[in-house]
Amino acid sequence: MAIAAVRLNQLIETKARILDAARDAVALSGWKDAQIAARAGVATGSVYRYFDSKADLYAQVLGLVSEREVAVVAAIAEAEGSASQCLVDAIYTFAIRAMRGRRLASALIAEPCEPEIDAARLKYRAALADQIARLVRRGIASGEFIEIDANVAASCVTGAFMEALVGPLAPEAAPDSDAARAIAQEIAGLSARMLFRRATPELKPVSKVSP
Amino acid sequence: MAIAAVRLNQLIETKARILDAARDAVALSGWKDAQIAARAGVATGSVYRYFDSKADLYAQVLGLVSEREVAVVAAIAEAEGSASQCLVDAIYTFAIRAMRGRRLASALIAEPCEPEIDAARLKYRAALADQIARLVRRGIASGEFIEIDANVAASCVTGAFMEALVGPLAPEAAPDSDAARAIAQEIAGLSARMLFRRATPELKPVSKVSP
Amino acid sequence: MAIAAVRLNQLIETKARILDAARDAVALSGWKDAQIAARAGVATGSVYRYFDSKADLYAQVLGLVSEREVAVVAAIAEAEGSASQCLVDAIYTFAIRAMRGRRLASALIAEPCEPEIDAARLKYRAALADQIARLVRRGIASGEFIEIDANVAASCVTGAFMEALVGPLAPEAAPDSDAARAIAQEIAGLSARMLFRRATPELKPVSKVSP
Amino acid sequence: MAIAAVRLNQLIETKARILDAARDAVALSGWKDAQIAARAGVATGSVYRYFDSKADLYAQVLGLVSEREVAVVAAIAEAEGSASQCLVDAIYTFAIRAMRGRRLASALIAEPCEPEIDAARLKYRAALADQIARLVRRGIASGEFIEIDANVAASCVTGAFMEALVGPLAPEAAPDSDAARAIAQEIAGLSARMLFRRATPELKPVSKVSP
DNA sequence: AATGAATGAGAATTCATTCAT
DNA sequence: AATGAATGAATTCTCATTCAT
Repeated sequence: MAIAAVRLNQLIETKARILDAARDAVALSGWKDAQIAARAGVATGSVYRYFDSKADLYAQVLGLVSEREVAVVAAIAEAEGSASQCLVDAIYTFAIRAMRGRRLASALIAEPCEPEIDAARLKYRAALADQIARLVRRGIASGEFIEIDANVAASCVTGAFMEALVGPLAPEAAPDSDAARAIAQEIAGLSARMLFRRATPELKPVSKVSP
Repeated sequence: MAIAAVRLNQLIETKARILDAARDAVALSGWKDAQIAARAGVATGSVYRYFDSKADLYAQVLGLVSEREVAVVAAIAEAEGSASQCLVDAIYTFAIRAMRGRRLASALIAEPCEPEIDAARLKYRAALADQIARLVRRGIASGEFIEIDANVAASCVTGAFMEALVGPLAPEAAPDSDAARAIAQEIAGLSARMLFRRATPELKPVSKVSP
Repeated sequence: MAIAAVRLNQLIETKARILDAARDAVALSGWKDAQIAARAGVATGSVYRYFDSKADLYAQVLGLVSEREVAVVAAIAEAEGSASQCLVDAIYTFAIRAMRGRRLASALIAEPCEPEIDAARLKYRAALADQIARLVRRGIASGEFIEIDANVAASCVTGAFMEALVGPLAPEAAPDSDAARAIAQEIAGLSARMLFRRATPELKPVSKVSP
Repeated sequence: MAIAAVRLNQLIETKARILDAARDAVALSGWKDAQIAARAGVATGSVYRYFDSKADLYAQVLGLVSEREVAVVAAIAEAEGSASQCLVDAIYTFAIRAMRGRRLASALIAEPCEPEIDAARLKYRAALADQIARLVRRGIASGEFIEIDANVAASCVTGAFMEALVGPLAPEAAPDSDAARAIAQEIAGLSARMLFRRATPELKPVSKVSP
């Protein structure tokens, strides 16, 4: 049993190492494959034991990373409190996290290439927008938000904070710095604002989910 | 002189044909080069007489196309009237135009690949955001908009309508159809809304610049 | 001793299983290795305990299968009766057997690839041809066959029926059907005929060896 | 025009060089690609200007070489004279030619690998057998040959001389030597013999087509 | 002895760029 | 200036073999 456990760990470790290396490579230079096997310290063939193709590997990287992001947003979106507050919290948290790995975030969000990766990305953005859309509906139901198509609204809100984060005008700020927090707060407040029914005193993020 | 002129025209024409072909190729399938020389009806080598590299060609394509879009937005942004109305008009017009060539718009806005192209795109988005930023400043000065960092605001607004246009949730609608106009209007209203100081009756686009 | 015997049996069994799996794989798709280890239900590494290389394994497969075929032909060739009759019987029996596993027969007879396999095949065909050659010599001695180089004759006879069996014009017929028997008979008659000294009434196969 | 002609020659020459190199490679070591580009003295990419894939190249090599062989056989098969004499002549000439390049002949005739090559080979053997089949029908009609299914007969005859030429017992003899001619004559006589209705004095090849 | 994960050389193919004509 | 054949580095993927457990 001990032996089996060791072996299993190796397996898991190799796959994890490849995934980690791929994620790092993407974080460094996007989807332009950068000798992932070498970076992971495994033979070229080993990649193909765990992944059908480069595209498959990348799609799994994207899926893995996005899953976490969506989960964090979902946790916040399902919290109690006003839809407005939840929306601000969700965007703020996403922004803080994204600013930690801009290149990765940008690859996840914007950079294309293989259709297979694109498909995975589509899912991710759709899942993210879906969380936002749920909040939008909640806010409309509670009378906090204007009456608007929830999907269009979710697209606009998602686009607003993503562009602000990875777009060409995205402000540079050291991750987890006060400056970064201030920017995230501003982005969150602004993005949410387009839905508010009435002029609202600026909301500060208050979520207790650790970003 | 006559002969020289003819030759010059030929030169210009060849370059223009390559640029046109490249633009069409991008509009069709993004930055994944699609036999531009063949499409332009010139020899592969001829491309390199006019452009240093594929990336250079693409960058020029991006510059050329963006120039037009920025000019259109600028014209509207400089029009008289309230900043709010101008903003709505500018976004609406941009949206209408973008919906005519989604693939091209998406390539211009989102798809990266070569860093050289990215640099050109950066300029474009910055120029676009700059037009928006000027409007934002005008609106802040006039008291129509909330006090906010103009660049962050511009990013958020730009991101909001771009994502709504080319993102995964972007609604499908035939270009220049009533449905397309309705969507563009909704997007414009929502995107602008995040800046309005007070609850504003929905603004309809009224610009006389033909989109 | 009991334990040792069990172990020995296991060894033998594992090797046999690999050989069987390899033969089946060859019968299915020729010498293009088709995951023999998996098919045999052993680990990839185990193959290399019993065989030096893939080529070695294949060579042994070829040897094993051929041995049987040669033995059958030899049994008939050594039977009593006229050389003519024995020749017809031998060819007929070989043809009937080959039609049961055309892919395997074709791989054994024709498909090469590795020189090591080729060497094994050479032996097989030589052994087969040798049986025929012995018959040829018998027929020459008895005055039934024309005077001819026995090796050339054997090659021609062997080639004639093999090509007719696995060549591009080889007729399709369900194994062990009447049609198959008719074809085998025609092939046997014709192939043998080239050696007969005088016009001979068509010989029917009469061997009692079960094909 | 002169320039165009030079260019055209180059084109033709490059393709021809690749085909030649491929044929030589096949003649040397069969269908196991052996750096054909290097052997032809062209860049790897150049091969793909003229051929869709390695398999395509090989198929064209096979087609090209076989075409000649079939044409030679066809020319003889259509000559005047008795079917028996024509058959002997055709086989003799084929044999003489094949003995000049055994490895190539063997690759053309027997070695498989890619299905695409196999398909081309099938055509070749079918075309060859077809020429023989026509002769067989002629001989049956004239009463020279026994009444037999022409396709089976053609298969047997073709197989007989091919096996004798490239099979494991194929006699070694220097191309174009007296020994080679003697063997070719023996093979031709024997192969044809299986069809002759009555004991026939041995036919010598007499065709005037230069082999 | 058995396992199967890991290895890595090698094969096929692509495509931006060069250069002789 | 134009041509397009030629280039060759780079990329993706395969598979026979090895080796630590």
